[in-house]
Amino acid sequence: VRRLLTPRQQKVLISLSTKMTTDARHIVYREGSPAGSIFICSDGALKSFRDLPSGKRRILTFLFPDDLFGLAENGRYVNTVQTLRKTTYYRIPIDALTPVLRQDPELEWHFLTKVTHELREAQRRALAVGRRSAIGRFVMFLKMLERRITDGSSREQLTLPMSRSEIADYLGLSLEAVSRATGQLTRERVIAFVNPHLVRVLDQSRLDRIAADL
Amino acid sequence: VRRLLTPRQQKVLISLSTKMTTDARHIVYREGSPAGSIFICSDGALKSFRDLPSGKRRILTFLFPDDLFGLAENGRYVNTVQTLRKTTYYRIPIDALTPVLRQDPELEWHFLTKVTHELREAQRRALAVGRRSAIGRFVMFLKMLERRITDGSSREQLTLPMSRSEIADYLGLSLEAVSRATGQLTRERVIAFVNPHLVRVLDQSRLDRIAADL
DNA sequence: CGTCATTTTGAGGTATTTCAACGAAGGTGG
DNA sequence: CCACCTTCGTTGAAATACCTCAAAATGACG
Repeated sequence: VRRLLTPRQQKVLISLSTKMTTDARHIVYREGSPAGSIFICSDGALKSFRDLPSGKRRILTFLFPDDLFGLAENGRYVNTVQTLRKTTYYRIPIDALTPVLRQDPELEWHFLTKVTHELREAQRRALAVGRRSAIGRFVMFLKMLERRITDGSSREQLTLPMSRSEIADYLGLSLEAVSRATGQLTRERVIAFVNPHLVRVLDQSRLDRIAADL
Repeated sequence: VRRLLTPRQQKVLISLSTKMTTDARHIVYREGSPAGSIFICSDGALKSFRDLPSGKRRILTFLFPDDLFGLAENGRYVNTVQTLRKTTYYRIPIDALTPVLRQDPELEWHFLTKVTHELREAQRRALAVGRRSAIGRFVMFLKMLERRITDGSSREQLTLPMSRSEIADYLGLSLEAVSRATGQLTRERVIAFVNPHLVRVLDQSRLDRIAADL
């Protein structure tokens, strides 16, 4: 978000917000609690999830730097957000933000753009999760990370800040299925794990092909 | 969208827009074509879809009255939109809309709210599609319709403007699986089909239970 | 270096997909 | 008005892929 803002807008936003840094596993807010603020991730990674009556947990989205989160529905947060590792984010009280937006259509436009991107990403995910094959789903997950992570590292190497089980909850698979998918992709030399949280893409074109043929 | 706008805002929006009415199966715009306008559904129903390299078609969302569609990505539409039946919608050129939004933060806020709702709906869908059971997916689909269709009819009877095969493409199932799911729900007296496009909910609580235990 | 959590691997059960054929509905033309 | 055709919907049977349960291996951390 901040990238395209004018210095003045940045200043206003920052003046409204509280910068917060927390360790991993910190819960930013819980599903159903009154929504008083919205948030922007500055550094780190978080997950947004919901626990279902059946006991299963579904992860709706992973959040990375520049992502906006905490948009309410009827004044309450619709899911729980928790940090995956040490994370810095800005907390902006809605009461303070709303009047500013009312005054600054440009700034509001940035928020609109941001939410539109989130919408696209959610649609992409629905597409990915609709696939039968576990490998196909996992590859789309990698593609999603490629798009969102811009940590300088050359896109050939990706950091996965989340566990296999969290990936499974995101993709609607069992964690065993995720493990078998990564195993097969590794055996076929498409990817290679430096360690469980660092993957190297060996055959980008093959990956693209698997992702494409939905 | 229009519901909450002031008369003046409605007037402005209408003055910018072209009201269009078309028969079923009319393509409003195609994936990848330059995006010059956004649209608001006024009456009827449409589908937004993408054809995948594999030949399969995935429906991203169904559109009903008051729904906004045609938000571009990099100046191009990201999917194809087609009417399911006789439909009326408003076409608003972006070039004309943008300056108005720049002047009217309130109006822009409505768009922001609208897109946020779309985002929620997309997330809900991703959740639904993540389910293993075909019956579970179909029930969530019915719930989605209940939320969106407000055609006075008492929520006990729902009109499905789309075909089984379109429902399948939306849920990520084969159309046979959809057919078997509806068949089973019918046999168990949870729903009843007056005709293939009109369903009556017989056991609302049972339906809720199936939908809940994701 | 030991303990706990995470990840991987194995075998059987179950649900959906696929392939195929049948039945029903709607539209068209004779 | 009926025959024909195309689309849509239903049903059956075998193949496939994931889920569950269970146990072993690896990695993380104090």
